[in-house]
Amino acid sequence: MAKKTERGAAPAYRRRKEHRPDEIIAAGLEEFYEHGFSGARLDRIAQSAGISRATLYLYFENKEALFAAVADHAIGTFIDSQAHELTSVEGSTRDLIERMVRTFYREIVSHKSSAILRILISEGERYPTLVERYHRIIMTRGRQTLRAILDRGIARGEIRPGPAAKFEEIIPAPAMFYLIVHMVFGAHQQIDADVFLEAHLDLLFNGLLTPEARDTT
Amino acid sequence: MAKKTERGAAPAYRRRKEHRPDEIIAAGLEEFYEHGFSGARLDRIAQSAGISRATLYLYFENKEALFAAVADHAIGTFIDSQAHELTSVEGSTRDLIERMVRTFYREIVSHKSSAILRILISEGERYPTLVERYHRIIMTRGRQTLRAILDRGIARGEIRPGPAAKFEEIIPAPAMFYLIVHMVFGAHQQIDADVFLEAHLDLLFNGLLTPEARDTT
Amino acid sequence: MAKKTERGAAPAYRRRKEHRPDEIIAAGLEEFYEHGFSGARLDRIAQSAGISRATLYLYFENKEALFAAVADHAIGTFIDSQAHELTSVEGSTRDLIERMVRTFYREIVSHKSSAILRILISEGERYPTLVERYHRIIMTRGRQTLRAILDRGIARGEIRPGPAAKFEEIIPAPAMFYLIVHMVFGAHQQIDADVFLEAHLDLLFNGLLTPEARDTT
Amino acid sequence: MAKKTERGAAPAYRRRKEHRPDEIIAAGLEEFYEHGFSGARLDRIAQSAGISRATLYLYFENKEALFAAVADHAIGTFIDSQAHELTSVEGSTRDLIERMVRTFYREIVSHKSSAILRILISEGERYPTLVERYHRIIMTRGRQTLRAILDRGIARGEIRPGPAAKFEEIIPAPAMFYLIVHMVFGAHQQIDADVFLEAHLDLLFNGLLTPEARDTT
DNA sequence: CATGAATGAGTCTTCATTCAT
DNA sequence: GATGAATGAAGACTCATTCAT
Repeated sequence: MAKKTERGAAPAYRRRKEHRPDEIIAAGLEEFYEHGFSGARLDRIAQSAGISRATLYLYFENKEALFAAVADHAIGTFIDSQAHELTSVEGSTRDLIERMVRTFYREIVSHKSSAILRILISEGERYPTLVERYHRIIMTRGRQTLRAILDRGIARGEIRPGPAAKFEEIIPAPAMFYLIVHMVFGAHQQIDADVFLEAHLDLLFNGLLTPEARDTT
Repeated sequence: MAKKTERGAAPAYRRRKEHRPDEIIAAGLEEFYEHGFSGARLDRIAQSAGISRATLYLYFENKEALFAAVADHAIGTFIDSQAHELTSVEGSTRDLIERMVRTFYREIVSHKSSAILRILISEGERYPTLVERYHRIIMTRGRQTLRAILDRGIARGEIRPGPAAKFEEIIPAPAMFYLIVHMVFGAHQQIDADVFLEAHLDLLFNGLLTPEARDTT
Repeated sequence: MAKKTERGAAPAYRRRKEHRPDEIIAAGLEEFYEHGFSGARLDRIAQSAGISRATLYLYFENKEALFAAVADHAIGTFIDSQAHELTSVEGSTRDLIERMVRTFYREIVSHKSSAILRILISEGERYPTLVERYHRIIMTRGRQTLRAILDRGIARGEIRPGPAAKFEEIIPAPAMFYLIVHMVFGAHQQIDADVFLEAHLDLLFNGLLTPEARDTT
Repeated sequence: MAKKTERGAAPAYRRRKEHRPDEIIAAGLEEFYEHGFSGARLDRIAQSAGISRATLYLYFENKEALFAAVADHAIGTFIDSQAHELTSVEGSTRDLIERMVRTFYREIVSHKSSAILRILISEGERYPTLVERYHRIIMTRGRQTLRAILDRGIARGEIRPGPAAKFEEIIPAPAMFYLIVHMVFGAHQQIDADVFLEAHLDLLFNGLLTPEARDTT
């Protein structure tokens, strides 16, 4: 509740056009994340950023522009963080998948991506542009890498062709559950990230059923 | 002047009075779903329900009370729809799992559960009570059934013990991906529900890797 | 300064959708007249009209719409007040001119037309639509009557053809001086309306009429 | 720290400093003319003058002071431009009148005097001082000259005594019509200045002068 | 001298909520 | 019961004005 940055007797008159936008965006992310677009108060954002309400308007044209900047920044951060993981598709398929999934969880746990997701879920309907950009950038790019891994795995005989392998998103899919539960019920139920991750990998690698049980129709 | 009620005459056309709250709640669900709490306009809800704004206050104390009623109703509906699926734990484990998962998708595709989820995600932070109730009722109950199925499967030798089987939520987890993508990117990317469901089941039943590939570390 | 209508312990809750708009428009005319568009405060208008600021929005979409309504009303009033003067073009030219000019002064002295004029002068540049409507309605209509009188006068030998008679607006033109001086310097220099009117008529009679027509009372 | 003034060094490129106020005033006249006092933006004025908003405050204490300066300047300019026309009252009355009226139109057409007038009309109520000064300076001075011409004309038998000759302002009065119409409806109705001027003179000559005086060119 | 940066004091506008009928 | 009318409270946004450099 008292999240106001509290810089402790701030030196009244700071001038630093350089860092302001970042500070505002950080404060904005927090606020939009917690209250959604309509619920967000420029008042609080300004206060968190340690500036006056009017000063916001020196950096962003209006609430919507600020929101767009926040969303952009969050997405950008996400992309950057993923970028260097996707470089080489080498080694065993098992390793590749494991590395990707682990990266995923590392990102998910970070505040940022939950924030993006929550914002997209809450305000998406109102900001088709935002949704579209996010979709184009994230979804498409991630999928291509996954597809490549799967195809290569099938070609190398490491992956069993079948319905699952047709859907590249199936690889990260279970993680979404963790993300949502963490986001919504975080206060009530702490899912152990490591345990969940192991379960996820185990599912991916081995499947659930024993060979015998599979054929028991 | 104020004799409009016509209490002595023929009441004939009075018949929807008891249904009013339902209509309001339905309209409210739609509105809260689309705009979140702060973004929702009592105006629009009233209009959708075919009544005047002031009339809302005859049924609900204020916006928050209406929201609570909407959320309650949605959760209640969800619970009811699941209740009769969980009765008997009989037959092969494979069948049990398949039935549960299919039920899940059927529910997910229905508007209602997306609505709850979106509301929980958007407004959860502000309504801990809501979150807590939902968590207690849904999560807990659902998990117990899943756990039972898994334990029974392991006992019957149909399920391979391991990290995945330790986490009962792993069963429905991938569906969350579908739900979120559908909700957020529905307009931009139509995931084929059937294909995704097959992939989900395939993953659960067989796993991704071939036996040979699994051991190739 | 304390022009607030002061209705003396108003009966708090009056409901009368009928008269409200008129009261608001009256208050608006006063306010826009005195302060121009940007200078006008909805606050004051509401107070003058004896309602709350929010209530304004029940009747007018926004400040601009209110302004448009005020302007429309003022113009409408002006038109109506002139309409019944222009009916018959009969009698001696001298009489016709005298009647028109006297009507003019009567109108000019009324608050309304100064108000329109001031608003047009102050805000015209910003509201081309308003200017255009006013121009089309007022200027055009008045001119036609004047032209008719002059043409008829020339045909009847009562008006000396010449540069002056070619410009119908020359008839009311001097009155504009009175209007402006009255409006701007009213507080410092009280022009005697009657004396000015006599001078105006004297100038017109001698300047326009033929010697014979002058004495035809 | 505050030694920037560099009083000893080479001032070389300092040369417009004294002109700054003039540029600001010019920009201000334009802005106040177009938008009125409340509508005027210091922002735009500064930009027009090619300086920063803060710099305005080096020359003028605040918006009102700037406005006063603008008004003063405009009035001053007007006075100067008239001054040298009023020197000698010699020649035929007809000539005198014609010269005065022509001067009037020449001034009127110039942007400046419209500007003053618009400002007086729009903001006069709020700046009684301004109005008073303008009134004292302009109205009074102009009237004296006109009075002198009329009295001399009557004495010389060139002007017909009568109601019109009692009111010296009747001479320039019609021009006010032109000015206002030009200012307000300029975009919609182009009054031909020359034609209007001829009509004005024709009316004055025939309305004021005795038959004999009329033809004395 | 000049100005970029910052802000307090408004101003319009919206909206949940309350009454009188 | 139902509602048209009204409004207080609050929020986004603007702008004249002030500093520190």
